[in-house]
Amino acid sequence: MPELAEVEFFCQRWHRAAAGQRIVRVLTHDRKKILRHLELPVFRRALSGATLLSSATAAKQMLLRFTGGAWLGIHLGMSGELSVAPPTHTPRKHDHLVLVTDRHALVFNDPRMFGRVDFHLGREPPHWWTEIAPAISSKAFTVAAVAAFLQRRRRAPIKAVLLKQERFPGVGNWMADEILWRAGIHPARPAGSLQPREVGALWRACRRVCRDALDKIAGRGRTPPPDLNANIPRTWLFHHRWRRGGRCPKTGRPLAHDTIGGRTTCWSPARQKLPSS
DNA sequence: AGACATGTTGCTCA
DNA sequence: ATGAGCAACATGTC
Repeated sequence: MPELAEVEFFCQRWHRAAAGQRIVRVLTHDRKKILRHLELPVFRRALSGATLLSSATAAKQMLLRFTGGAWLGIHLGMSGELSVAPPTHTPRKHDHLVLVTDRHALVFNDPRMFGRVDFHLGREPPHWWTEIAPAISSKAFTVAAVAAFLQRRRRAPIKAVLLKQERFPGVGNWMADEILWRAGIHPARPAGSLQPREVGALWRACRRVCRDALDKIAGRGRTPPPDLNANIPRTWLFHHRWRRGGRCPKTGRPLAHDTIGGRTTCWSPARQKLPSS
């Protein structure tokens, strides 16, 4: 599930519950995969008794800062979720990490185990965090930067290029399709074939989809929706993309599906055309 | 039963 | 050296 806005949603969920609280217990489960980057004894010692100071997201990553210079990184992978349970919570099958405070248990659950937990000790945040590309909502995300990136990746389908975290941090499969759909660009178009006005449309669609997704899904600090996607409007491609026989909410025409850039892709042929066809 | 899944990485090949 | 494409990862669901 988790792309940009869903990651923000989960991050806020943990933070709202436990900011300023002390971790009294650290429960870990799987150690082979999700916790593979951790020195478990060091990790436990640093987090036990530490207080959660701040939480942030960038791209699909999360970074939580604790007292004592302890930094906890979380990537939700394909199926990861963060939830809040009573402090008596007994870890279920795929609860890989549970942080217990006096009032809550912070639970990281991930059945497919593509997620990851990172840990860093020090005054400064870890390198992998500071090296994340500037957010799509930032001033550094310019049309010129997008144009240059598309030129470098000119032979790849634009769909595949949108999934590159080094330029489109936080964009995942459904957001990439949503962006292309808004911009009216066929996902199989070679990135280098986009005309300047199309690059502009793509840039605007990136900003708009990210901003609106954060607003609808994460609530931007307001009371968050109980159900992740409950507030995504029916006018988005999102709600129609998976259903067989789904129709474009803009044109009412049938949607198309294919594998592009190695990923299942959905588009509206009525408004996203290939020049040759 | 088999296909498929909202992500990333590491490999091969050009 | 750089970029494109694909298998692999582990498990659950339709």
